[in-house]
Parts: sequence; structure tokens; C-alpha cells
Amino acid sequence: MMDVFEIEEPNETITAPEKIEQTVERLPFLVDLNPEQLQAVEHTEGPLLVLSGAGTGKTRVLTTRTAYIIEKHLAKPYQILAVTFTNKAANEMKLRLEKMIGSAAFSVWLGTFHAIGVKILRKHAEKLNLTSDFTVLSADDQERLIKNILTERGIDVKKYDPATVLEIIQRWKDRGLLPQEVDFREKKSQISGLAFDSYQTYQNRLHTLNAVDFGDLLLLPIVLFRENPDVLEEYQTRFRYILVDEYQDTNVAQYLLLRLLAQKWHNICCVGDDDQSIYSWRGAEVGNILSFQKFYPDAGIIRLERNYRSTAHILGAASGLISHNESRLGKTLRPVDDTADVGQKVTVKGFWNDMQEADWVCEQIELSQKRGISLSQTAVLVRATFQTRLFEDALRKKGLPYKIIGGFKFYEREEIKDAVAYLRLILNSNDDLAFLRVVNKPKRGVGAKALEAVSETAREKKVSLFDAVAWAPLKGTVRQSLDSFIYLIKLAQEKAQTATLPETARFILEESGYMQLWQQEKSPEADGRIENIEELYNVLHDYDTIRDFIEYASLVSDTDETGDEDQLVVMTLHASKGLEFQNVYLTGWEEELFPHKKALDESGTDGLEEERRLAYVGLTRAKEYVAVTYANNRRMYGHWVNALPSRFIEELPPEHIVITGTGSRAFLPADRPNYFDRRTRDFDSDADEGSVFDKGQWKRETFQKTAYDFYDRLPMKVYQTKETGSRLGKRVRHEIFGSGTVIHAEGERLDVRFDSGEIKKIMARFLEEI
DNA sequence: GGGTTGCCCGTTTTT
DNA sequence: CGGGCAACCC
Repeated sequence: MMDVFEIEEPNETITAPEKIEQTVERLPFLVDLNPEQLQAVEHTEGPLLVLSGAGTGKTRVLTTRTAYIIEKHLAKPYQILAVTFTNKAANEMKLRLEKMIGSAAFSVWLGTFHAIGVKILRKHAEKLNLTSDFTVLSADDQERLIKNILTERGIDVKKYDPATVLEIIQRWKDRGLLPQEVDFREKKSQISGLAFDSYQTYQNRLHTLNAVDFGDLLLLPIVLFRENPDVLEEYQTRFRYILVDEYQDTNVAQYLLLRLLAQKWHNICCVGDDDQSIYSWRGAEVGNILSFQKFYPDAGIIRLERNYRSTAHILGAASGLISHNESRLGKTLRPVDDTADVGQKVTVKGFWNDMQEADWVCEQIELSQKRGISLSQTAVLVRATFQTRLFEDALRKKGLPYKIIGGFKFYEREEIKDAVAYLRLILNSNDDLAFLRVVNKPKRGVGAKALEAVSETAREKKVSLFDAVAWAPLKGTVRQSLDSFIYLIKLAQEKAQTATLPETARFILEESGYMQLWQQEKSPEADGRIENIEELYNVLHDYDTIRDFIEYASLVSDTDETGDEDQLVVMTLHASKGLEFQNVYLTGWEEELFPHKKALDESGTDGLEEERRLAYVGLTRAKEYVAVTYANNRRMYGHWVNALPSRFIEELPPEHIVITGTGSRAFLPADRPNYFDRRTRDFDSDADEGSVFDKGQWKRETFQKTAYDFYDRLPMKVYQTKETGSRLGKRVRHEIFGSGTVIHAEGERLDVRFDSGEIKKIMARFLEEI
């Protein structure tokens, strides 16, 4: 739950840390640590990078370190910032911390990057010309918005995919770039040109909606800090210690944010594993971890290599595989105990086709279940979601209880989004996006024509769609049904004053006829949808206000799986990161599927290495047993495709694997070029010296603003005194109003006389200097 | 304004 | 093969 930040910290004076001496003699929780972990906990002052291999106890280090800082009175709980990527990780940490230090755990600023971002933004929203109740757009809201923008510009959205445009914009945001900061040379293709041209409009539109998107939750705090050094200082002073989980997955924006916050005390501890960086396609910059020392020259580095999870054979297989990667800091996983049983070798098995593969896996699972291995200790991992269907069928046939993870997220389901939109409308009837979502759901006879009339009126009167209904030129049934829709929402708003959240929700969904919509439908999914809404009511019980709930729902994508039942899981390799199982089945190890063709086509060697890291993640999920499988023939999109075993299979050291059945290596064509022999790989030859970061990893077109340019540029920007007056007289360009001259400047608010003669107040960030 | 057909496309997706 | 979506028709 998102109850992370509720405690207001007491306003007490802070004693300088050096003045406090160790008041706590024995910290019992330290005895469980191995020497490296202990070192990571005790090295509190100055930047520290903890390279933490899979299964080496990084969460333990993070939580213990936090507890240590508090118990040693180096800082108050509320002076510590601990960030994670997922809510799950944040909750886990909070729970463990509470066990160690009790309720003080709840005063630590502990949450996801995005939750921290939202918290900061809400507090200072007005400085960014937002109000503190801004909405966080969901992924589909974002897409609809960008689609509207493209359509308005007469772009054929069939030819130019809005999702791609949005993605390009997101990547810019991931790199901390505002519209005016994106280099025009990034218009490398037609589609990126479109993104370039739409980015500013997109931001303007968000702004009018009093909304932000996910990227903004990181980007806007940076803007806030850049433009308000006093605000930045407040946070810098507060956060004496910063801890970061999964550092290999941070993007540039997150890096910048951390850097800003850590600038005063420099006590930043980042924990991560470069070998598990699998989200570069989402904007993660593995460079953040690879060049930590470059950013923080006085940084300490500690390697955690003692693996508490897997057997020696599994570790050997994983280490052997990942050693084929060039771009890594280098780390070798060792079993904790050399004398322990080395366990079973990794099983490698090939099949004629995908169905046989699935059948075999399910059979094995059934067998091991009979031998006493619980299903919940078993995972089937796939590269792509379409593979899950096969296992679904096979498992159902066998009657084995299973759960497919991923794909359909609770809060992304149509019915849940609809229900949430109703709630949003009750919370704030000016929420135009919510209005649009539900105004004709169930059907109220409100079509495009009526909506156009309403939005026309809204534009004229400068009011929300909701308020515009009253004035809009509507007649007949549309008039009637819209009026009663408005009335119903108002009624619900009243009810919300006194009723509980589930009651309010039930009221609006029943009275609006929304539930009926699904009750009448006879499709097999309809029942599921109703169940989901019932489940939503359950979730709502945990919240006091719509606002609290919306905040939660907009930042959390899945219901934290309750899963007490003994069922096995089928999921993607990506989704498996951070989890562990006794037995793991790694399926579909075939060329083009894994490594995936697209990864190779789009990102070449970097792509291949990321795929290999994915394989490494998969292998290291297992405690005792791993089976790697592949099929020679696979049904894809209706036709049969044949495939070669994955090159990754060849990269597994022979001494750690056992090849069984038809899965002979003879399947590998003898004449296949050794295109994955790393010695023959085409690599940047002039980069033999220097950090890992300098090697081939960062071959980018020189014009592109790499993370580096921005990293170097940033501190200056922040410490620059505000250049209020200097903007006077500057020639600027605005996305919509065209070019003009700055005639008055008041902080970031500028008065611009546009060439059309119009004078407008515009925020500097919406302008581009020309 | 709403239902139906036919066409396109098909990796991964922490928030 | 099958879902999603836009053009198309009633």
C-alpha cells in the first residue's frame, strides 16, 4: 500500500552526526552479515557502490544499513531516503525494517522513485504551475492524448503509430530532457521527427489538464529543483543518507535526481548488479552503474559475491554464460559453502516441437510435485508472453493449478479503468479524461457529435467538459441523459461525504447502469469483469478517501498477488527478476526467440548482451534445479517456424550441464559460423583503456545528447543564479503561438509579444530560444 | 450513433 | 491464429 509517507516528521533540531557517539553498543542484527555485507553496512560516509550479484543478500544490506544509520544516530529516520523500483520491493523493505527497528521504520522516506517524485511534486506543485491535486495519467490516457495531438495535425495514425511516438518522448524524458532540450538532430526518422514536433504540444496539453505522466514524476522534480535552488536545498539538507536499490535499472532522470539530492552530504549508497540490467529498452542506463566511480570519484566499491541461493552447478552455468558479456564490471558468484553439495547439473533438453516441450515440462512438474516439491516453489519462465498460452493449455490438461503472471494487469483492465474513472470524476468533476472515458459507458446516446458540442462549449467558456454540459447546445435525449449523468455524479459526490469508499463506488456503478452493462453481456469474460469489480470493492476498503486510492491506483499496476494457494507460476523472464524458486524451467531457448531477433536487429551487440543478462537472470532464479528447453519447431502466428537451439546453450559450460534426450548438441549445425565467438566480435578497437563505460557500450552518434553531456551540464545549471533579467529581449519560439520577443520576465514567467502582435504570459520552459 | 466486417500485426513493460 | 481498430454500412 502507499502509506509510505504519511508521517509528518517532528520539527526538531538535528545534532551533527559526528557529535553523537555510539550509544548503541551491540547491534544484534549485524551478526548475521558476512564480512562484505558488514562492510557495506558500516561504510556509511561518502558514496558507495555495492555490486550485489544475484542471491547475495542485497535487500538485507539495504535494510540493515538503514537500521544501522538510525540506531547509531547518524540520522533521524526522516533524514533517510531509500528508493526502490517496485512497490513490492518497497513494501518488503519496510516490513523487514520494521522488524529490526520497530515503528521508526515508517518515518523513513522509503518508496518507489515515482512515489517519491509524486510526493515532492504535490508539495510544490504551484511552482510548476500545477495544482497539488494534479492527476497522474495512466498509460492509455497518455496514448490517447498523443493520438489526439497527431490526429489534429493531420497525421495518419495508422501509418505512424502513436505508441511509438509516445515511446520516443518517454525515452527523452528518461534522459531528463525537456522539449526544448532535445537536439533537433534526433529527428532521425519520420517518426522521431513527429515525436520531436509533438513533445512540446504534449507537455502543454498535460499542463492544461493539470496532469503529469509517469516520466514527469521524475523529470518535473528535476525541473523544480533546477528552478528553485531553495527548494532543492531543503531536500538536500534533509536527506543525509540516500539508499538506492536496483541501481542498474535507473535512467538518466533518476540519476540526476539522486545526484541533486545527494549533492550536500554525498552519502549515497547504490546497490545493483550490472549483470541483471534488463530494462535498457525502457530507458534504463546501465552506464549509471558502470561509471559510478566516474561520477563519484571518491566512491567506495564493495562486491557481494557469496551466493546464498543456488547450487554450485547452477552458479557455474550462470557465471559461465554471463562471462561472454564484454560490458560488465566483473563479478563471480560463489557458493557460500564450498563443502556443500554441488547439486544437480543444469538439464538441457530439446524437443521436436513446442507442444512436446510444454508437455514434458508439465510432466516433470507433476513428477516433482509427487516427490514433495510444492508447486509454489516451481516456475516456468518464457521470453515472450505468447509462449504462456501453450503452458496454460498443458497445465490445464494435467489439472495442475497455475498462475500466469503479467500481461493483464489489474488496473489496466477495462472494467477497472472505467470504475476508477467514475471515482476520479466524483473526486474531481473537472477531470476531463475521466469524463470522456465514462460519459457514454454504459451507452447514453452520447456520440461524437454531442461530445464535440460539449468540448466546443468548454473551450469557449474555459471550463471543464463536465461543467460545459449545462451550457452546451444539446437537445432531446442527449440533453436528458447527459443532465441525469451530471446529476448522478453530483449525487455521488454528496454521498461520498458520508459513505465509505466501497459504498460510494457501488452506488455509482450500480446507479449509472455500469454494472448492468456487464451483467447483460453473455461473453465468458463478463463474469470475470464483475468479479474484478467486486475485487476492487475489496481493495477500496483499505482506503479512506478517493484521493488516497487514486494515488495508489495510479502508481501501482498489479494487485499484490495474494497467492497462498499452492500453484506454480508461468511468467516472462523479465517478471521473474528478484524472485527465487526451487525448480525453474527456462523454455524456448531458440535463436530468434531467445535471444530475440528484434533485440539483435535493433541493438546489435548491446542487444545480444542484454538478452544474455536475461538468460543469466533466469538461471539465477533457481535454488536447486534448472531445466533449459528448446523446440525445433514452433507454431507462431498460425504457421510453423523452425528454429535452431539458442547460442546461449552453447555458452553454458559443459561441466555444469547435462544434455538429455533428443536435445543433443548435434542439433546445432556444425557449419554454423561462430558468430557469437566474442573474440571475433566487432568492437570499438580504440577503447582498450579506460573504464568499462568507454568501451563499445556507448557507441552512439556523436550528436546525440548522451547521458554524459547532461550530467556535466547539470550542476552548473542548478547553481546558476536565476537569470531573470537576462531573458529580456530574447527571441523565442512557442509550439503554438510561433515566434516572439520576451518583453517582461518574472522568474520563469515571461511575457512574450508574439509576432502576431499578441502578448501572452508563458512559462519559460514552453519556449525555445531562437 | 452503433454494430459489423475486414485488415493489420504480432518482445520484454518495475511506475 | 486471434485481438484490436478503423472504415463501412444500417
